[in-house]
Amino acid sequence: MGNVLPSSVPGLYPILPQSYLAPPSLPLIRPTTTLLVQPTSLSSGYNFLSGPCFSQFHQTPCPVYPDSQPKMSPVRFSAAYWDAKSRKPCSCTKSQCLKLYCDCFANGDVCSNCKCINCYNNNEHEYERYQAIKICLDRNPEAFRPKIGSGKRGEIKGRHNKGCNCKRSGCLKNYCECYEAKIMCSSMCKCVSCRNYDESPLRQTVVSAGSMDLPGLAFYPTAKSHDECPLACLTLRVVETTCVCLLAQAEEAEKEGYTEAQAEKMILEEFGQGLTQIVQSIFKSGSLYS
DNA sequence: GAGTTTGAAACT
DNA sequence: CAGTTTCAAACTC
Repeated sequence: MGNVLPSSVPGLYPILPQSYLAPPSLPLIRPTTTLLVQPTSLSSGYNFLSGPCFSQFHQTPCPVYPDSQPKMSPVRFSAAYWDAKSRKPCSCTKSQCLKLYCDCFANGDVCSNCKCINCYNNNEHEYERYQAIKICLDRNPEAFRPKIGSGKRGEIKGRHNKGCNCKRSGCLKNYCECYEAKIMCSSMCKCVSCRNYDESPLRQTVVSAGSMDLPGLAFYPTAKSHDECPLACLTLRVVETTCVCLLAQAEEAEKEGYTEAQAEKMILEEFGQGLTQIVQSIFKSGSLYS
């Protein structure tokens, strides 16, 4: 039998949701680790919202990636983001790198080549590290999951799963986890004076200045890049992604046990929202009547 | 590089 | 669960 996570209850071992087996959130799993695995429960945050629930005005319900955008998917983007993060050396001094303040620990990595002081996040302090991991998981079972949705069940691709709480940065500095991940704030966020949304003039300035490159930014397309024909933005990719959103609504309706009529309503509302976004982008581009 | 600001995490 | 404190990263000078 391999390593088993420590438990405060004799004879019982911590059970991790299946999602912990998926990278990059691998704080615990070693090649010889034995785990009791339970299926991820539906209640653990299946957060596709129905159309009307997207209350924040700057929220666009589902990302659509026009063909002119970089091909990097939100999934790949998310992974790249966390990979990059995990490679960054930490500088912790007080946390022993055993709290989520430490990026290495939070990413499930042991520290290496870091500038930290009194570090316990290494193989020499395996027991302390396991204890710390257990404490974190007791407090929040999702603590080691990626913060940016990878599109797995319960997550929306390219969206911060918890949302940010920024108050002073306008969500346009790297203090903001959404901005740092190069995604827009969403209805999950509780930020104040947010400017990290699609139509924010300030954000567009920041983006065009090149201080924020693109991967996660592509939401519903602006037709400016398709001047020849206003409907040219209805690419296969746009259609496909819209279908994914509609399917998500159907799934949500099924999960909630809604009637067929209610499900139809949800799907139609979602479709209406998507259509509105597309039409708005065409009108905003001015290409329809110019 | 020191000091300040910021917001997430931890604590009460 | 809200308010406060701690912490480390981002930022400014």
